Amino acid sequence: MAINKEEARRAILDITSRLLADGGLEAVRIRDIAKQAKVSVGSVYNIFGDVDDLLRACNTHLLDGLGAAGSLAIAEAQANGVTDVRERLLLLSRVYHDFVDEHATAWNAMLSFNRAVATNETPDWYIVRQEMLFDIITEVLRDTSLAEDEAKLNLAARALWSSVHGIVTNAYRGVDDNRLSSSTWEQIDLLVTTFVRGIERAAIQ
Amino acid sequence: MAINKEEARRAILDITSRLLADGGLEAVRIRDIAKQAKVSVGSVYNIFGDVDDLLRACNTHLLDGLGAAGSLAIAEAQANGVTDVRERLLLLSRVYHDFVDEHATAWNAMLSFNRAVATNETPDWYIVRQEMLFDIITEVLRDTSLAEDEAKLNLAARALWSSVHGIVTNAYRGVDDNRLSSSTWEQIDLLVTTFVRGIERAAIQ
DNA sequence: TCCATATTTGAACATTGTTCAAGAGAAAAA
DNA sequence: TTTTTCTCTTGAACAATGTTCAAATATGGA
Repeated sequence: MAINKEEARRAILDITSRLLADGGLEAVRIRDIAKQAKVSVGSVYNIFGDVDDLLRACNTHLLDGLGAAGSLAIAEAQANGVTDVRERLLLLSRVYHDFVDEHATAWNAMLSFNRAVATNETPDWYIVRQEMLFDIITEVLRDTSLAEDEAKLNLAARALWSSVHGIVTNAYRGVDDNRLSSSTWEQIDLLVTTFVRGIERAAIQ
Repeated sequence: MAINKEEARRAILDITSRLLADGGLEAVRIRDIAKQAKVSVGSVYNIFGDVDDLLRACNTHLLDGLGAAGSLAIAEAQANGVTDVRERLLLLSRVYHDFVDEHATAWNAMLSFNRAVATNETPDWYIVRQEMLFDIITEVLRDTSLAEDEAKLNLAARALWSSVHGIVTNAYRGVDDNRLSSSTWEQIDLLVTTFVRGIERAAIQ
């Protein structure tokens, strides 16, 4: 038994996150979690009302990690005097790509969970954090001709970021282990580069 | 009991597809399927070895519907003398968008299933049909400067199509019912238009 | 120390996918 | 026609899971 509720909560979260990272959604079993956390099944239900709540907490933590990595990267780039739009977008895409690659199984589980739980509604915690990522992109795109039209700026940020997401999402081809396929980054590079060119061309016209 | 095995198979498939369309993955319960098909649980297992096999069959059928819609649209466009690359890409994207919108719940279930079943491997039946979609895009892009480099052509087709997929996938915001949000198409339009511009600009340089 | 309140426990329940021995039915053989 | 053999069907039984809740335990104050 853990010393107090907060410790138990932390232990359960850590164990569940590790289970998710190792075996995905199917590896998350309340009895196993309770046993490993040296806590009874009932206590897990006392601390988290639900296995879904528990997964939500883990996924929130995972997404926060991605957000932090993105913010850090963009701050560093600014400190280093990087101003090129394409370069910054590629940097953010790289952060995303590498993060998903590193946390492939847990990431997969999160997406699966989001689709499975509420078929008709994307969860709030996910939307909030996705908006943060959109905001980072929006700020970068503000240094282009798109800045003139706020609505279009937002639209472009969403389109671009969802596109990177789509490429990464489609890239699971576990030829050997479950990492991203090698052409994934090439696709992202091509997309971002072409997209930026397209924006510039639109500005010229 | 159905007259013969083939009829039973068809009945089970139809019922399962309807359950998927109405309630998603969670609505698929062997006992319910068996009861509705007037067949025993064991027979379902005799015809399909597994509930996963059953879902695979339904998803294959669903994807084939998308493929057929895409092929039909592009053939019609050709018959009508449409040659503009952007126009054809938008047409295909529209087909994709509308198809997902119409089959939102089943589509969601398919993606969820793909992620849940084999964490580290995208199923073959899905890859095969996705390749067909990639091929359609590839043929359209062949009428651009990309045709000079086959590898880059394929890369671009994949990048573009995965991007459209990403935008659509990110677009579930069941504000009212579970249809795509209104900005989804605007995003797709922006992406495709900008992408085509980017290609043209690359050709000019 | 004793009581009241909060927390923890884990056996019991409900719901699923899956199996398989027994039975039913059809086709072939006698 | 009767018997035999083979295939297919049935659904009760099993295992694994999420969830509940009455009882036990721990905690903190008077």
